[in-house]
Amino acid sequence: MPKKSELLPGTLDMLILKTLTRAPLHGYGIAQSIKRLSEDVLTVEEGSLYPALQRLLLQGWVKAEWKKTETNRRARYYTLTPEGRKQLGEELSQFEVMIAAIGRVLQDA
Amino acid sequence: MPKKSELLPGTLDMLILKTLTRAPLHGYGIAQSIKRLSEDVLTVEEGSLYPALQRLLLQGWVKAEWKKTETNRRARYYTLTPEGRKQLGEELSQFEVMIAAIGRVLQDA
DNA sequence: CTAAATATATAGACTATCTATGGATAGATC
DNA sequence: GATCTATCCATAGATAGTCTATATATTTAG
Repeated sequence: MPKKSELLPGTLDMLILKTLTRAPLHGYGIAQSIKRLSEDVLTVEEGSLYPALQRLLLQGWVKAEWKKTETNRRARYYTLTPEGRKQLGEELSQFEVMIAAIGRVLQDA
Repeated sequence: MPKKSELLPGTLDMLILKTLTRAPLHGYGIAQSIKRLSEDVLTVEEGSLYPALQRLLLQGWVKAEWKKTETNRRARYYTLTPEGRKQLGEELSQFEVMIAAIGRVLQDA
């Protein structure tokens, strides 16, 4: 049985941005948070996570700064920018529209 | 403003298989059906549709035969196989699990 | 006669995911 | 002191699934 993707493609940026509305967080913590909240259904692989964070940085939707974690480790903390918050809003509403549309196609009647 | 995808990536096969549970249909008709049922939200481009149908054929989830349409045009009609029906069931439940998981991450609380 | 709609298909670009790899440090255990 | 596990970052390369663009052909409408 071929292993399917751990994510629904196209939703990762939205999930990351949403996670950062709660508090600034480092990459590893973002991945953990998504995994935990999704009850282990969504797993963000490192090879997806870090490129995604680079994309978000490049587009100005998040900013980053190096800090120490509570456990005294160096980590790069990401913060949502106002543009990122706006982008999140658009992605959320677009996502809802899509899901509703898919729902209509999947209905039996 | 960069144009977003007309589909939620990863859902096309499921949408096609679902469409074929209603009746055998040709490619063009499948695309039309998805567009209509989704109320114009989901648009299946030709460059996505035909490769997808090739994939489904290759995996034995659909079979195809050339026929005439009602309007006397040649078209390739696709029919869902038993394996395709099974596959659809798996994709549907997997999709629901994913959507529920995303919903949990997107919740505010 | 021409344009739009119906119908199939491929090539090539692009994007986002994955696997695999590499590195580094902290804390716990042996 | 060694080693293991968890924490943390990041990139390269493979793969997959979209998209745009193109090609072909027929039917219907204006």
